[in-house]
Amino acid sequence: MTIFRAPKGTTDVLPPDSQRWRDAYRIFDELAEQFGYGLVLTPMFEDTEVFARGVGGDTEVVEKQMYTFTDKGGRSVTLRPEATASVVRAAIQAGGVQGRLKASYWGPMFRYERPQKGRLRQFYQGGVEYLGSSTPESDVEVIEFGYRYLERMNVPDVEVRVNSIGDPADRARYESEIRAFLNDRYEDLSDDAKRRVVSNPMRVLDSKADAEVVAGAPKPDQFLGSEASEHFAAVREGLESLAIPYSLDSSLVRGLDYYNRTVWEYVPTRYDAAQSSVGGGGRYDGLFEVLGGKPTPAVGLAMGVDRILLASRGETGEPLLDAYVVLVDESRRSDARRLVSELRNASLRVDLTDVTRSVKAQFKEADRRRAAAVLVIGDEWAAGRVAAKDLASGEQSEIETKEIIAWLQARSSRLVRESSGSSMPETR
RNA sequence: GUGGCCGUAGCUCAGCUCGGUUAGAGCACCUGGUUGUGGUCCAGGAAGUCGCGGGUUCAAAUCCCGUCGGCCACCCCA
Repeated sequence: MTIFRAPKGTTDVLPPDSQRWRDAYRIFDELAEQFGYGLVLTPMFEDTEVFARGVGGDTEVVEKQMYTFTDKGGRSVTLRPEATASVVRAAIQAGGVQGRLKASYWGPMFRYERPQKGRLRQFYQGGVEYLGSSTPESDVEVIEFGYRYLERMNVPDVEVRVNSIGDPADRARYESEIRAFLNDRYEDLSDDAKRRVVSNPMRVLDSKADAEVVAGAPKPDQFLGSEASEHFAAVREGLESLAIPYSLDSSLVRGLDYYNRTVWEYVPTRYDAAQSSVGGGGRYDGLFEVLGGKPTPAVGLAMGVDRILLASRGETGEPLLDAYVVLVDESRRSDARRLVSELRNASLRVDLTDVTRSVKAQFKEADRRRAAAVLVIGDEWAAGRVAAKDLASGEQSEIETKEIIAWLQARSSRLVRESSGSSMPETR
């Protein structure tokens, strides 16, 4: 009997590793609420056209990375390679955006690629979309969101790279310039780049294979119209006022066709994988129309959870249980069971063994499960007491059963969560 | 789609070059080291179709061919 494996490019996450994923989601969700983003749920697959049109026909993603298949009704559907197109489709379906809609999402995305470090066929993104706003203020907020998330996720030395690729008219002027530039050096270009000279010349900028040729090429930020230019200046000013460090990267264009004006990426400089970007975003004022909606300005980002976890400092070693209950004598099992039930109902994380084991083995288990404390149910139970031991300090005392909850709460790391990274900028 | 490296216990790997007695180690796991106490230490134990298929040979984890899988890089992106 052969053992089944997770499909190529997918991976299982099991305890205790999965604890980091739980934390990653909790922190993301909490931050989204703090920033005022509501949750949006969309299908994990869509009509293929949603992505073909939404993401852009000449992108790598659409050309060869889509998980597309025909369902039993003969429809062509595609597992989502990213979520922005879905969120916009959903907003249009719901009647369009009145005023503002701030949405956040979290979940698996799918791209058919050769897997490597930080690149899987099923990977996870958490993202936010600020729909209905054209202000630089909204760009700044979304950029800040990603930056704060990485801070809270303990990803060290993050560089925020920003650029502006202008509005469609700016881009048209720019494209004719760079097309001419590339045509002059046509023979030096890679095959991919040659093809893009016609279809999407700006994308040649982020081709590593053509880096040398491209180094001297004109850059999109030299062609910004006055509106895009002012917008970009305001975005940069906003980042500075929030003390968010960033660098200008004039060859940053990003691989999805729907972007205009501001684009950015988060790159941890001490991360040792080829797939260096852990998140990115941009403004996409034209996307609603492409998908058949009313013109609606918007800006959003996506954070790559898998890569953030690779880049973040590992385990904190925090307790995973508030208490482990040790049962000295099987005869008191039903008492132990009731105690555990009561503690769990008080929102404490508590567990105990389901089989008869030595006290020593149970203590070992408590340690392995990273319990903060052990409660021993033995002879003292008859007198209404338990032995309570703090596993970190090794201190042990007998306490009254009615004091247990208060005793544990005083030690719970979870209930007293410290507010991380209070880097309030100076007020002027 | 292209290239490189690697598949031996649950995990990380040694052994393979110069084929030869019961295939090893560390970690993890289980049980003990007397009375109800972990994280350290000591002793013992359980655990492997040597990825799979074929070939060469008296004999293959070891040599040859094929195949499947994994990892990393290119490409691209989260």
